[in-house]
Amino acid sequence: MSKGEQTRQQIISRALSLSSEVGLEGLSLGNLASELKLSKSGLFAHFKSKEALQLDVLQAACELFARDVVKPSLAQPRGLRRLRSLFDHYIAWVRGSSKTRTCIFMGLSQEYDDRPGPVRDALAKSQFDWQASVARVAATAVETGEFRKDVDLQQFAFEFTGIGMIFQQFSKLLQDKQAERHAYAAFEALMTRSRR
Amino acid sequence: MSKGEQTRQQIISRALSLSSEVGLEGLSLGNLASELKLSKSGLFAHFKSKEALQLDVLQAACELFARDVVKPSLAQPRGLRRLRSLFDHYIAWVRGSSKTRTCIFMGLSQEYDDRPGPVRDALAKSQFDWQASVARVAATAVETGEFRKDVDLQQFAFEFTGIGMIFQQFSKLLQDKQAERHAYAAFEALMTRSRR
DNA sequence: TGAAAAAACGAACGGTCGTGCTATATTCGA
DNA sequence: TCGAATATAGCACGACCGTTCGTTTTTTCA
Repeated sequence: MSKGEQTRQQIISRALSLSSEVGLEGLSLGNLASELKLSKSGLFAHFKSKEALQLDVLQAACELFARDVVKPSLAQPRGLRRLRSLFDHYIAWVRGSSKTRTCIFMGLSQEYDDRPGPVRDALAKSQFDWQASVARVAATAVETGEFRKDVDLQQFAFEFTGIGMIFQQFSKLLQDKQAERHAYAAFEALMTRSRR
Repeated sequence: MSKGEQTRQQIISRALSLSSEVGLEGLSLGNLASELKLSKSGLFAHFKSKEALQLDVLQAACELFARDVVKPSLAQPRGLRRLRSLFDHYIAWVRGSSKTRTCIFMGLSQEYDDRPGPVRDALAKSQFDWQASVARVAATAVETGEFRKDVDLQQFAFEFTGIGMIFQQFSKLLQDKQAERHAYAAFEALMTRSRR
C-alpha cells in the first residue's frame, strides 16, 4: 500500500469515528486534519470534495458493519442459531466499540432522511441492503422448518431493526441499564411469534 | 401579548420546523433571521444565547407533542381504546405535519446522545417522560382487565416507541409505502401478546 | 401626545468553514 | 541514485458562524 493510500485510510478511519459523534455534516476538515497532525489542505488533497470524503466514510462504515455483524453470523448454521447470532452482533454493534461509540447509521438516517443527494442515496441503499440481509437470514429459519412458512419476512426485518433502534435510544440517551434486557425480551417475543 | 413576545413566538415556531430538518446544532441564526425577515442581531436580542434558543425550541416541541399526541388520547376511555388512540396519534406525529416534516425528537436523540449539556439533559427528560406516559396508559389497560396483570409496562413502552422509530426509518429514509402497515402489524402483535 | 421603554437594525469582531493555488518535501521506480 | 511522480504544507479566498455594541425605529402607556 502506497504512502498516499495509507494516510487516506487513516483519514477515513478517524473520520468514521468522528462522524459517529457529530454526523457527516458536522464533520470538519480542519478538526480532522489537526487530530491527524496534517495540514487542512494536505488532507483535502486526498479527496475531490467534502462530499467525496463523506461517501468514503459511509462506505467504510458499511464494510465494517458487514465484517463485524453480517459475516460472523453466516458462520453459524442456518436457522435460529444464525438468526440469534445476527441479533447478538447487531446489538453489540449498536452498543458500540472504541472506534464507533454509537451506531453511525442511525445518526446518519436522521441527518439525511430529508437531505437529498448522493450521501442520502448511498445511505438508503445500505439500509435497504441491511433489511434484505435480515430477511434472508430469517428465511433460512423458514427453510429449516423452525419458523412457520407464512412468516412475513419483511415484517420480521422491520421489527428486528426496530428493536435495535430503540435499544440505542434507551442505552445511549436514557442510559437505561435495562436496555439490553428489554431488547432481548422483545427479540424473544418476536422469535416466539414466528416459530411454528 | 406584547410585540416582543409575539415575534419571539414566531422565531421559536420557525426554528422548530427548521430544526426538525437540520437539528438544533445545524440551526443558524442568520438563516433563521432572513427567513423571518429580521436582522440577525434583532433576532438574537430575544435570546441570551443560541443555547437558550435551542432550549426554548425543545420546550415548544414538547408542548406540541403533549397537545397533539398525549392529550387527545386521554379523551378516550381508559384501556385498549386509549392505548390505540395513543398509538394512532404517535404514528401521525412521526409521519409529520406541515410544521414538522419529521419527528424532531428522533433527530435530536441522535444529535445529543453523546453531546453532554443542558439540551441533552432536557431532551433525555422529555423522552423519559414520554416512556412514562406510554406506560401509564398501558397501565389503564391492565386496570380495566384487558391486559394481563403481569404485563411488563416498561417493556411495553420500550417496544411501543421502538415501532415508532423504525416506522420513521422506513417511511422517511427508505420511503417504504408499507411502513404504516408494518407499524400497525407490529403494534397489534404487541397488543395481542399483552392481552389476557 | 410626548416621553420612557422596548424592539429592531447595521456594522463589526474573531473564528471556522470548504476549497483553490503554488511551492516544497517526500516517496518510489528506473 | 537521480528524476519523475506523488504527497504534504502554506497561504489566501469568500462565505458564514455566534456574539457584541451603539444607533435608530417602533411600541407602550401615563
